[in-house]
Amino acid sequence: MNDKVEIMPKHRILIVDDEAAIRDMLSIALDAAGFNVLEAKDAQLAHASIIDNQPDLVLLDWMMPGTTGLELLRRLKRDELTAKIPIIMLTAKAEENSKIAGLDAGADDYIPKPFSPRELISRVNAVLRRIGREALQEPIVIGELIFDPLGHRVSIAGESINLGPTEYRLLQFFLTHQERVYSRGQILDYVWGGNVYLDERTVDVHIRRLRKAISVAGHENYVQTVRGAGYRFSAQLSNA
Amino acid sequence: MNDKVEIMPKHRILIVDDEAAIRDMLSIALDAAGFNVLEAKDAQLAHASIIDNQPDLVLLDWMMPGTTGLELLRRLKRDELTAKIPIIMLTAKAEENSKIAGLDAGADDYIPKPFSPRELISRVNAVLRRIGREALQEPIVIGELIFDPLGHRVSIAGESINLGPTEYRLLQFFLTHQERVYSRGQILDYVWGGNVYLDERTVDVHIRRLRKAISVAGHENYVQTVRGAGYRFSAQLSNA
DNA sequence: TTGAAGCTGTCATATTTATGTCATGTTGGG
DNA sequence: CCCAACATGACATAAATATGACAGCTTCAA
Repeated sequence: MNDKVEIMPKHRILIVDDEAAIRDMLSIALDAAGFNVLEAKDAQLAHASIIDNQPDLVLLDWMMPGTTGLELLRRLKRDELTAKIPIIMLTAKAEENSKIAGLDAGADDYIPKPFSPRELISRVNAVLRRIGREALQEPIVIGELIFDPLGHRVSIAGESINLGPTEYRLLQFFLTHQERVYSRGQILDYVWGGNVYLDERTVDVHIRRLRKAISVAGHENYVQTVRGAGYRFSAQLSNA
Repeated sequence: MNDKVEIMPKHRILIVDDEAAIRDMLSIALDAAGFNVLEAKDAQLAHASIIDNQPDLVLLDWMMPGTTGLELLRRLKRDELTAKIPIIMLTAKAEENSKIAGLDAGADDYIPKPFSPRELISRVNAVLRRIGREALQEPIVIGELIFDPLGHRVSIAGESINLGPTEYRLLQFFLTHQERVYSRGQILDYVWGGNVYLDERTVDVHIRRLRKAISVAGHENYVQTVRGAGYRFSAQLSNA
């Protein structure tokens, strides 16, 4: 799809799966898509490879003998050195539970098997793009709203805005996931991260704080309530 | 209580292979599994059949005289009308090259011969499930009406429409079940969910609310009353 | 170590919006 | 023309969300 022959060094992707057949299939697809592929057949080797090779992304099978994917994921996220490496979990069943646990533990995406190579590639690219943007720390600009991750600063029409840490992360989440509804549960997962057990109404309160903070002349409708569903950030201030 | 005998239309599957024996074998297996089977013996006929019959999935032989499977695959993926039809490639040898090229060109799966009918069926089902999942996420477009499930947003001619939760679900139901009459009882079952006991007239009221909401210039006749039977959603504004 | 300042999550309460029912007006077919 | 089926507007109630206050925690610096 994107054949800019970019001199950009190829991204390194580590595949962790105990089944050789699956590793092969993924490997071929990713190789064809221009990635540099590494493989590991269990969590031990995977961990070693991650330390040694610093891959740009890890595809991690959920179910593996011995240390499971989830355990490895947790271990990686605990260690500061590896915490930022994006992880995509592969799971055999579309179990809601594993999905939730995976996101909780900090996976960046989650692909239920079976999936098409095309889907895989597109998700990998999506995650890399997002990470890339975050790594570049490019400011996000929406009309007069400027979100500058580098300076950890937000401003509207030149006016600097004061946000608490949670509201900052909430805004960041919304800015990177616009035009789409998220339930309170999802927002808790994404913004508060892992294993928190909070009242969902807490989200309402932080939404309000965020709204209050960014409500400057004509900018009040970015964060929209979708009754019965959750919240949505939209750059189109279309709603009357 | 629930008489959804749901006449779920069978999936149409097109088999493209130059060898009659293989077509027969596939055809029998798929038919037994409850699919509607179409056949074509070369790329020409296959292309025509795809345009005419809009199959839900194509099983495409890699090696064929004349236009090869790969060429046909590429052609299908280039044309927007056919790009979304899932393709499963059948190849005689597990050649790495063909595998790569096939995946590259956008095949959804790849089955090396020989394979068992059971494996075939299971892969076909897997692909159809996945496509179904993905389709749920895609916006539904009917003329100027856009229904975006991810954004949980409905618009007509660019104007955002405000719907209550029930009207939203009602519209979603209609959009995924067009051109067919549903009784009030059925609508209650599908939209409100099984175990509610409500006055059937309630449906009338929500129909009215939905109609009101989406009644913008020239779009008033999507939801049609069928006296004595129920309601029907039709994209053809057939209003006599 | 202590105190001030700022954050957080929870609650109780206010406000807004959605829902189902009813009474009444319309319509269409026999 | 009449009746049954449907449309419509109003309304009480229920449900969801917004808001303001507050007490426990952290952080930071003196």
